[in-house]
Amino acid sequence: MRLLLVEDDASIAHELSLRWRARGWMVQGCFSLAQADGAFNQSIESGGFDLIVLDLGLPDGDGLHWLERLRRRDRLTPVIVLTARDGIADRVRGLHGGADDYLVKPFAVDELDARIEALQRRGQIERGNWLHYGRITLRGDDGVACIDAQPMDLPPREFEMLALLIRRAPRMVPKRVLIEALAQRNLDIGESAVELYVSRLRRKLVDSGTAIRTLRGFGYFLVLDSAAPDA
Amino acid sequence: MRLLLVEDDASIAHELSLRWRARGWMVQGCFSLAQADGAFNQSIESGGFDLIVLDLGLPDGDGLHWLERLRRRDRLTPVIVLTARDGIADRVRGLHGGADDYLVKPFAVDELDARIEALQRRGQIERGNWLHYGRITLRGDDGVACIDAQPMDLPPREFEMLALLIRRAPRMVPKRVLIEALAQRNLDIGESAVELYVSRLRRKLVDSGTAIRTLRGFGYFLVLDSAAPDA
DNA sequence: GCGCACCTGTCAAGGACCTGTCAGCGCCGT
DNA sequence: ACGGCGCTGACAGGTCCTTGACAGGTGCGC
Repeated sequence: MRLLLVEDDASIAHELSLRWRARGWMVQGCFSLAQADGAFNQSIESGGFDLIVLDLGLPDGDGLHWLERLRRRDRLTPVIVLTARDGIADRVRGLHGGADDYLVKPFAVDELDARIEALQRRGQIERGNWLHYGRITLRGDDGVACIDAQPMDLPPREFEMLALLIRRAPRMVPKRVLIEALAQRNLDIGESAVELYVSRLRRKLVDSGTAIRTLRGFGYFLVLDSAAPDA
Repeated sequence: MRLLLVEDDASIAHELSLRWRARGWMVQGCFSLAQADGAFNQSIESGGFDLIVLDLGLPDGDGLHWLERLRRRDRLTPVIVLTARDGIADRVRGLHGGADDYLVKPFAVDELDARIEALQRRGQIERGNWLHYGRITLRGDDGVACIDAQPMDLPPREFEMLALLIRRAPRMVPKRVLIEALAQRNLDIGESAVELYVSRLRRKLVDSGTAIRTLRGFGYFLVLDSAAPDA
């Protein structure tokens, strides 16, 4: 993980950097908004940062202004604001200004870590290598799918479709989305191809505790068999 | 926006519900985990909730266990934990357990709102293309119709007709307009088709708090049940 | 290079559900 | 009370989903 830490209190910056580097993260520290600007711009070519931790009280300006400017260019990178301004109005302003989280000093490092992980978890849903749903596991790295520990035979297309359904579970996935996912290489396939793969998946998911339901005219979605009661 | 509020303190639940409903959000309140389970399961077919606000101290169990169980089936829906447990270890446990945010009671409602909006912003939840009338919600994007959070089974034509009535509510929609709307594909249908769909809709709208009234010789219009009988 | 096994997608038959006509009845306004 | 409009059950035809059978393609081992 690549992390940008904008914090002018040297002792806090030092402590956090050490801690996060020990965890294997790449941490870039900045003591001013000017430095942060430079670091951010430089990072763009290499894919940007995964998260920004931002102190608001910096020597060369208001961190909140900087954040609002940042948000005009980059809406994606999660930002945690870390500050001594603890009024409700301050918090609201920070969150409205584009922060994803707002933590007041003095703070517990463990809580900051947990909040960072919560934000990362949300971001990683899309690129995580392993997907779980009920008793099903899809391993993106070696393309193996299992029910409990029992491997099941899923060809690439079926694997891809099931992954799509799981990522958005239990929400509906429109049929068009599924078609486009299948058609990445082969440019024209009919709707019946999707229906066919759903049919094949269903057969393999019998006794898996998971079912694919149809929303006539729109798409499909996953549910657990116990969808009525949950013991 | 559809929001599930799991909170057993009636006064807090009431205050938040009022506030959010005034904003046009659909709020479903639950006082126990059992109720929350039921509401969640029912909501799946209608696309699920956009956000869950979860109190941890509930009469029938630990909210954190419930959250962990939920996360096995749905990792997408954002969850804000709202609790009196203010220890650092509690916060870390909550965030690790699958919460996206953790707010300690007593809290400022403005801050809760700002945090909800921050999560919504990140989730990019689209609620354009939605129609509301009374307790009815129509989602144009997945073609699902609900009374509160209870999905109702509306085939495309009935959905379309109800959408038309809602868009013009509480004004009268001439029968001729309804015919033309239904006839977009099939070029000649009789008046009785409209009457038939009104009939089918009425049956499904019993207990929805909304009724379809007839203006003999002209058309139809929607009213809320509490509305005055005749003018 | 050849054959085999497997993956991929089309076609078509069968079924579930949606759509709209008809007809009989009831209700409303005159 | 009467005529007409609206309401709703039954039914036929259509649309979409499901699934078996099959053909073309790809990659692998021999």
